[in-house]
Amino acid sequence: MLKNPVAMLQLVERLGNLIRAEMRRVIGQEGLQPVHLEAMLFLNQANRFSNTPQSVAEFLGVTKGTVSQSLLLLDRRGLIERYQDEVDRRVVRLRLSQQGEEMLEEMQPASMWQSATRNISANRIRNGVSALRETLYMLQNHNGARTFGVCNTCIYCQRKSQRTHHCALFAERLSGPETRLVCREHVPKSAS
Amino acid sequence: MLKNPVAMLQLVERLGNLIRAEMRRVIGQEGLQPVHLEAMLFLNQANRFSNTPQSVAEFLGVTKGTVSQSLLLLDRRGLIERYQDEVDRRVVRLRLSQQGEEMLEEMQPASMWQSATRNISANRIRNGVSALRETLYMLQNHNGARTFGVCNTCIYCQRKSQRTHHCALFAERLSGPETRLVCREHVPKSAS
DNA sequence: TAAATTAGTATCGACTCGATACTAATTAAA
DNA sequence: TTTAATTAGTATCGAGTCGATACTAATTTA
Repeated sequence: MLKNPVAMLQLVERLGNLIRAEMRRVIGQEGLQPVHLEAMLFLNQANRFSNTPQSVAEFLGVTKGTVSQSLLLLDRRGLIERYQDEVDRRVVRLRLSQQGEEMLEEMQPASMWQSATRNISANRIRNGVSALRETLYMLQNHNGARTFGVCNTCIYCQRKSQRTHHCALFAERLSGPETRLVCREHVPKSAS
Repeated sequence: MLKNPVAMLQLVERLGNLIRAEMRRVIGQEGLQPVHLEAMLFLNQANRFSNTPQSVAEFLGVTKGTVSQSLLLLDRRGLIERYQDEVDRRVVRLRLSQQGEEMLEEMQPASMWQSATRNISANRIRNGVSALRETLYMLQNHNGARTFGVCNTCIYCQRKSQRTHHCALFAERLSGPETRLVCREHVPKSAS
């Protein structure tokens, strides 16, 4: 059965293009591009080890020079804030501004998707999600890209107690909410 | 269970972005952009009712002005050929050139994907494909976009004999190979 | 202390993209 | 049948992406 994987590729490609076109339509009214929304969505999910221009570039798969320009634009528009790292004064830290968070809230890119998947059985969606997730990991692994997963799927994450977790890579304590954020150093347990 | 659909959206989005980045990497060496490859892939699949700039624009979700420029570039590069329609002399017909077909052949965007999905059970992939396909139809239906499917899933397609099919919309005979091409007037049977 | 590396910015040229304005061919209306 | 409206496509403009290259400044390594 060699045909189905290709069918899946084409479907993902087509859906991705439609999502992108829809993004452009929605966010174009604010004078932004799809990549700006992608960057903001990433910053909304990134943990404190991953909120830098470099991380954004790796996540989006563009060069640091390109991402630098996009981030400068977002800064000019007042959608993100940038501050210097305390320890290493080369690195710039990024966070969404109040205004940026509000814009993201308004967008709700998921709502249209929710209604589109309403009539699909939960079981098929679950299967689809697991197939896609596995494909994603394999694909990222294959071309040496980072996985950008959350802590509870990461080999470095150690549970200390009911509430506190510990990252063995950064050797730092993690709060509960923090473990649900995305990290550039993430290594999936299955691929260990 | 409201979380899984959102997870699926994010996975499709991420996979779409990775595919796009990979496309850029591969095709960038030819001095082309992702959208050029998308257009060529479409023309490679489009039937004789759908091989026009207008169709390409609708498929890609961009304006006709934008697509016109991209097609002019592909023409300059000798990757596509354009000829006038016999009946309506406003419309331009498009086809891949020999060189364009060869380039598409070399690319093989599917190979990497094949290896990434190798270890996933056929059943889960089948489930994933069906969930994605249904989502795609719903999504296209929802915002009035065309579905761009093949004949054997279209309400206008009538089987005449073992070999010949008939399109009730264009009132024309269709050969077997033609029924496996993509059409801009496609209306899925399920949504009739 | 000097050299190499790293994080980020600046600039350039080719291209996308929507918006607008245009041409030419076709179709609808008077 | 002449005129008006519609349709398919192109041309041009400005803002922005994007990779490549060259740069600055901070940090590490030798």
